[in-house]
Amino acid sequence: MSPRAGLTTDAVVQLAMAVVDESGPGSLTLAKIAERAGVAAPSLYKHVKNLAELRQLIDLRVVREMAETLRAAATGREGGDAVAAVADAYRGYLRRHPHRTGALTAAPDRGGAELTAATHAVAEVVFAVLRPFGFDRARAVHATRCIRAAVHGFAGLEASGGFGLPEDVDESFEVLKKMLVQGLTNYSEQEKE
Amino acid sequence: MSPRAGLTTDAVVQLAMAVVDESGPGSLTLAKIAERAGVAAPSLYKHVKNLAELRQLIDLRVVREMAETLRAAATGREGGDAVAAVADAYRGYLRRHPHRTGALTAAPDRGGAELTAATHAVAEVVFAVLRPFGFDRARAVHATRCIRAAVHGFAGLEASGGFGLPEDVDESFEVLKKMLVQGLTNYSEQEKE
DNA sequence: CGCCTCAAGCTACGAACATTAGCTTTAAAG
DNA sequence: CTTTAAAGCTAATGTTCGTAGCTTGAGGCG
Repeated sequence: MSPRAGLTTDAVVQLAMAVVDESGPGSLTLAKIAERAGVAAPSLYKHVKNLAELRQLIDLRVVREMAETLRAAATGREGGDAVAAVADAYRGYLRRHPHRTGALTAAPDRGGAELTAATHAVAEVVFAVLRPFGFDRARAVHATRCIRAAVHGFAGLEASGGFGLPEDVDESFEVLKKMLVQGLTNYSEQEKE
Repeated sequence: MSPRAGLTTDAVVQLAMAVVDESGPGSLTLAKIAERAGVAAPSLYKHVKNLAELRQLIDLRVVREMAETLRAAATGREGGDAVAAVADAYRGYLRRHPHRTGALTAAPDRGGAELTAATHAVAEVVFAVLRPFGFDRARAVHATRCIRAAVHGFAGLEASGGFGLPEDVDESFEVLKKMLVQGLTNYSEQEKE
């Protein structure tokens, strides 16, 4: 099926993600990937258009993985419980892969329809989790944005070492989750007015 | 005082920030700065140790500016009002300078004592704003983290074009602020238990 | 007024990287 | 066994960071 080393686009992306995980997206270089793949640098262009596209492929993969992770965390739970579980899953993913934070803020429009779809899939999970709260569409959108902002913000700051003080970060996150759940409950009660 | 063109470290940083603001931190290049300064690229090394240091100087400046912005927004307000004003100021700054988001997640330890101090100054503002809530130290830290996470997360996602749907982003932010203020109030009431 | 010093700037150079062009090989299809 | 297209290679170009060492001009001092 393929001559010689049997490299594929997927394999290249996988190697690239390993590099990112080890030393950050700024250190991603085709030369490094080529070395790991046991191949000369220009050969990579047979599997990837250029470095920019490779970055997009990484972003896509990360967003997809995140959607799957969140979906798994949400299934079988409802309401505040589900919100907390999704929040924990989001933070957990970024704790396991701190250097992937940037991939999750990739503009959904740039990066092709697939990235848009994957981003949508993430939002879908949150939307579904929010159903028991009974929001109308507009409110569901606002609520989703708040959840995403708070959780992504927290996980991102944690991932980049932004929390310098010695106080327990887990507890901070517990506080955040409680605020969120309570805020959502409250927001859903205002709905009827 | 100085021969020829009279470049200074400050001027270099200023030019660099203009480049970042125009086309993002990824496109920052010493060559581009040199061109704007009307100088050959190597000359920049007389004012800046290297590109990495220049990036740190940019980060430092951004964090300092943010601290000042927040301080200005907070003065003369108290409680929930002050929290909302600080949140608006934070978001406003990042709306005016979308490409500076990354500078605000710079790890406070890397980047020297000055960055640490500047980061501290930002936290100080939030701390001060939180005083009327009457938190003990640990709770104040947790609350500060929550505010920062939520507001920074929201502003960062907005800056990177992360909110695709057509619903009004301003209204989403209003919701977030309300959740935050209410959550803080609630958190301060739990204090006595 | 003329000279000295030194920091600001310059040219030349080397290393790392992205990317293109064009050749070679090998695995699979017939 | 032959063909063929994809996978890989070498060579080469352009960009950029960074270093080394030279040149010059502005301000201080005799």
